[in-house]
Amino acid sequence: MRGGESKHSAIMSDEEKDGTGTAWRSLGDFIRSQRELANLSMRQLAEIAKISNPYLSQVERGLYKPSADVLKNIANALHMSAETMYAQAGLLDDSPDRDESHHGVEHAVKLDPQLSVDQKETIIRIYRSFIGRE
Amino acid sequence: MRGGESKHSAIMSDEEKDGTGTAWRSLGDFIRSQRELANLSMRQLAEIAKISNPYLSQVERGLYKPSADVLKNIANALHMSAETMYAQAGLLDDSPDRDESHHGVEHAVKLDPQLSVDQKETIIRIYRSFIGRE
DNA sequence: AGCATGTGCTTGGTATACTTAGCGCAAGCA
DNA sequence: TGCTTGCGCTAAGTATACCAAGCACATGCT
Repeated sequence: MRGGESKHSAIMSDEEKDGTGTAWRSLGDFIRSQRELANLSMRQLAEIAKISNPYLSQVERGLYKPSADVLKNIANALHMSAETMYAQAGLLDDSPDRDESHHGVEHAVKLDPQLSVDQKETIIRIYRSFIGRE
Repeated sequence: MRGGESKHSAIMSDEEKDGTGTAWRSLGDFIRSQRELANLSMRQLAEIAKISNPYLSQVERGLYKPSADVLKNIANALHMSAETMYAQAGLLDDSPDRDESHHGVEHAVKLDPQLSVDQKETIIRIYRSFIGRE
């Protein structure tokens, strides 16, 4: 890990460029955060996902909406299920009986056997502060 | 229902044209069968799925591999879940990594629409530090 | 200083997803 | 016998997903 972020390069005229749509931007952010969480550089992830690094750059910045199999490859490279990816891309929630979209973070936390009670409370407290429901 | 199939038009040089790949052909067949099962003409389905009828034609014949949201729209129009569609397209079955812990808290956090990306990152980081996995 | 390597990003091109117009045929009605 | 309507498909164009080359900066080594 030598190089850095430089300076976001060029003009920061993004912000609300919209480009192709709105939901795709958040997908890009999601991918980027997951990539950084996994300590991968763009080129590394791009290589694993079998796409070019410039393209990954554009995707993360929300300029393009990747096709399904690219999405699948990225999801794979990040060790997550393709479904999670599609869900984030807003590609899954639809008309059919898709009721249980609300697993809920709190519920999942409470059920996790790896967490102590105190840890659960901590996480839930942070979670609530984030979503404003204090 | 007035018109018919005519004569498959032109030359029947298809069979194994391959075009864009092999798995996509079966997807096309699948869509066509479902469409006929629902007694819909191409134009009808195309209208509902918000795509053009010639394009639907190409897709059913396996000439093109439709993008994810087109797939979603078609699935919708045929009253089936998008997942079923993706599965048929071979877009779902890859390596779910079989890591049980992903289905719990992290999964729920990732899917929560009320959280910003940074917030998700924060929570997941805390979560991981709690359970000792990196 | 100067080179080597690593970072994210821009530029310009190619491939392919997707659309608007239009063809040839089959069935129903005058 | 035409004319109309609906069918699937072809042909030609536009939009966009995607790639190969390369830039500007940053770090580390000598």
